Amino acid sequence: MKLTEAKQQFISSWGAFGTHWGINRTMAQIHALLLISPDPLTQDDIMEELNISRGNTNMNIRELINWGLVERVLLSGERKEYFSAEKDIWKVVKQIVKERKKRELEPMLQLLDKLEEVEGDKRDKHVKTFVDTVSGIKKLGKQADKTLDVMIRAEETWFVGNLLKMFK
Amino acid sequence: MKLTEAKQQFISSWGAFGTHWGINRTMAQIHALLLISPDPLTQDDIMEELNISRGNTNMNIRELINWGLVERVLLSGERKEYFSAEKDIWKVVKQIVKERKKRELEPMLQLLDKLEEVEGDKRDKHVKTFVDTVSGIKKLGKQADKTLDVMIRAEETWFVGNLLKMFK
DNA sequence: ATATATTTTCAATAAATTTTGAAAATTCGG
DNA sequence: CCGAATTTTCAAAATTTATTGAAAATATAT
Repeated sequence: MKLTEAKQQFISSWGAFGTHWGINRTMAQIHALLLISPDPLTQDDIMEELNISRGNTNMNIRELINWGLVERVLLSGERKEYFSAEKDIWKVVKQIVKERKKRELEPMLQLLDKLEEVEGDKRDKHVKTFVDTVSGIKKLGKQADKTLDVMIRAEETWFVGNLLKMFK
Repeated sequence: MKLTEAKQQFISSWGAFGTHWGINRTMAQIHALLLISPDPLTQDDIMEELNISRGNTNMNIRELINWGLVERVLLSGERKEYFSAEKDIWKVVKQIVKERKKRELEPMLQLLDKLEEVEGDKRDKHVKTFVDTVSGIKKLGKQADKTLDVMIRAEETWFVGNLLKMFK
């Protein structure tokens, strides 16, 4: 397979992959493009490469910056802004985990804390099932939260080493 | 908080949560409703409770069955079909992980295998960056794949116990 | 300061996804 | 079998989400 074709396949499937994970196609494609670009790119480079409008490009680059996956690079003597993506995949994964934990898991756990304290007699099976379900989710969610905290702080080598030990 | 309100909040936020994970709102809401219902429900119960159409209800129940999260229950003497959700959250999580691994991670890893063998001189920085990126993702993906395999087979107590040990 | 390059915003539009509801198919008791 | 109850399908409509492109804002060189 030629590089051009391989690049296109990578970008397109990374985009499709993203949509399964709550990330929009374009954002994931821009990320993919930057991941495989040896040098930083400008907005115009990205627009041209992916055939998308200026506005769309701009909004999604900003979003990638918010997620901490892309950074602005200023090249001396150049007026335009350049963008590059973090290339260390382990760092990328940790960054995504960190953001999603903050945006999704933590608010969910807060809600579950409130819901667990529902009024009513636990001998009523409706109350009992509700409380049991909420508690069960909360328990696992809290454990996941702790686990992810450690993972976010971990080095890849340390992490993989431990997993191997754990699962041997 | 009263049970009725708590239920509604749970269903609605489970639905919102689902949309961040590539699951449609209604499917997640039906799942939530069944999770907190002590007894199996019929299609009509679900339609009424969530205010959704028959077609929508039917399609999403079927999808939940495909995911292995809900099962048909036949009550003797009853013509209607009843549905109930797996209540053990650890099993639910494992089932979701198993399905998503099969549907998303495995196809991605297969693609990466192909893309890694791109033609071209690795001294060309475009080729090098591409191959390095693909290899990096593949490496981490393979590790995740193995880890998830073990997790899917694991008991909750065993799993949590090991995590605690690992992160102490 | 002015002109020009560049980035950002956002209302309008397009595309994708979800939902509806009525018709068709299926199931099952009598 | 027949007929009523129930489930399934799917084209059309509604809704949600993503994209465009031109105008406004901002930044920078001279």
